[in-house]
Amino acid sequence: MSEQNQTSLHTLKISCSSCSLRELCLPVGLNREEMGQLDAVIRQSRRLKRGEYLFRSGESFKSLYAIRTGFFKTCVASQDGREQVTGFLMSGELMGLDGISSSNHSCDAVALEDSEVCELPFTRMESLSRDIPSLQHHFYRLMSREIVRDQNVMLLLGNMKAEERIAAFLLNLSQRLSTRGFAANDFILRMSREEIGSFLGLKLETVSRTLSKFQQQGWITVDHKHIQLVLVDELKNLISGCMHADGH
Amino acid sequence: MSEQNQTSLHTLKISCSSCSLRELCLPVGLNREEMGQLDAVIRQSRRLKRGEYLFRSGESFKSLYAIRTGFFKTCVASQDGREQVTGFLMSGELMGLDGISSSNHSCDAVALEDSEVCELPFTRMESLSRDIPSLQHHFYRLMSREIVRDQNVMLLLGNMKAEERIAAFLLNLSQRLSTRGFAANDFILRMSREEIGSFLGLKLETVSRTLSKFQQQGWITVDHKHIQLVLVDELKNLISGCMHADGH
DNA sequence: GGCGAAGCTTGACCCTTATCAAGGCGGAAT
DNA sequence: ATTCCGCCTTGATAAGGGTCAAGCTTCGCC
Repeated sequence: MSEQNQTSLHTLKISCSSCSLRELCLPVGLNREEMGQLDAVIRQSRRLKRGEYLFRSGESFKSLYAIRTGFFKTCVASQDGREQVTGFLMSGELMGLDGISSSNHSCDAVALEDSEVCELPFTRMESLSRDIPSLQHHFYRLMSREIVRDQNVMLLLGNMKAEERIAAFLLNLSQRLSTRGFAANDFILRMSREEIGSFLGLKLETVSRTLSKFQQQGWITVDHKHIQLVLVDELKNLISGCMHADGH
Repeated sequence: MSEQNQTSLHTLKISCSSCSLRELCLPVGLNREEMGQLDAVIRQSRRLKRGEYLFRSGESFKSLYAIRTGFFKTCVASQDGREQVTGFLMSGELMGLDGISSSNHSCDAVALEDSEVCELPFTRMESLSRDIPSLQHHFYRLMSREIVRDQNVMLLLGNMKAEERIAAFLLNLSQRLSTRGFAANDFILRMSREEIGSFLGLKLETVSRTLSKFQQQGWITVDHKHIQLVLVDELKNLISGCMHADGH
């Protein structure tokens, strides 16, 4: 129950009425009526193919999107075409929060595999959140959580060496996958070396070399996008000391 | 009017009833009654001396803080004592949003000069924002804005070279100071070289060297903490191309 | 099934920035 | 006014990661 609550406060598990009424909506203790209201607001889910854009920087902001299935990256582009990946997102996570501030999206969201999202029209969610205090609180927490996540990325980009970044990246993926019921130590990367590098502030060659090095040391196995974590403690050891004092 | 609105949506100009009733509260179009309600929630302002902590990472989160006067840094510390400055904040800006997600502050906030803040007890702001839709919307926008700001810092840390970072930093400071009615091209740095370096992912020596280089080129003058921007266009030139495509 | 493009690995080299070190300056406290 | 300490500058050196290049594998497309 407390464990359940813990994750429920941090992830947005949504089911669209049209998709699967069985799965619980926004697990923040809504009663039947409130769930009905929420259900009425959530739009039909949308499917995207690998490579497809969910939204682009500059487009007018209308909705948030919760990932039902699949995998996304968000990125900001600079004028000269350089791109910074700002996050990798998986099922249950929310995209588009950056768009609220200016009514325009400030980043791109791209599906890295065939995916399905629920659309949450923001103005309707906003007014609904006035009627449902726990929903409002949930949104504040979600946004705050995003801010904390970003701070931790800054810590990574500002302070950590290449090996530490890669280790932190692998462990973070592992942890989030296991939360979703997938194997923690055996997974397929959905993104390219270049995208990993962009996220971590490294070049793709450095990503490749570092993964090879970890493999040589027996800490992981690398078969293209198939990664296995063998000696997790060694990875954790590498980043102990450079992680946030509160431990994530 | 549109200019007025533009800034009003992005900054939180607060006056505490006890401090100065003249200055406008949260300029989001509140009527007299709403302003009264808000005023009742805002706690007496608190004064801090240079070096004093407003809150520390791990402390339980109760309130947001709006800066009335002064200058702050926020930073996260790693286990081994390394510190990453995550932001520099000046009057009208809001601190503590990171604390909402876990009910604990996830960073430190330190006054870099004698300062004064307004305390906004969060649960009371939260319930007030249910009664005042424009206030709720304002908070969503503020949080979103923080997310966008963080994304831009990631872009800086992930993609830019030392000179570009310093130039972006100086121009950002300049822009924010001029918004507040201070000189855009002649200001005093409130933070040390080390703190600048921490924020920008550089060592203090690199910060010092880069400032010296800019001075040699005649782009700026540096007299310890006193900075003058002489050839702003050269600085802008340096970062054109590596800035966000939307232009900040 | 074969072809081409994209993505990955690895090596060699070099550049940027970190590190180490020494000395100067200024401000705060006495 | 003086001293001490923190902060800053500058130089010399080193290392981490970027850049360039070549070759290989895989996957998607025809």
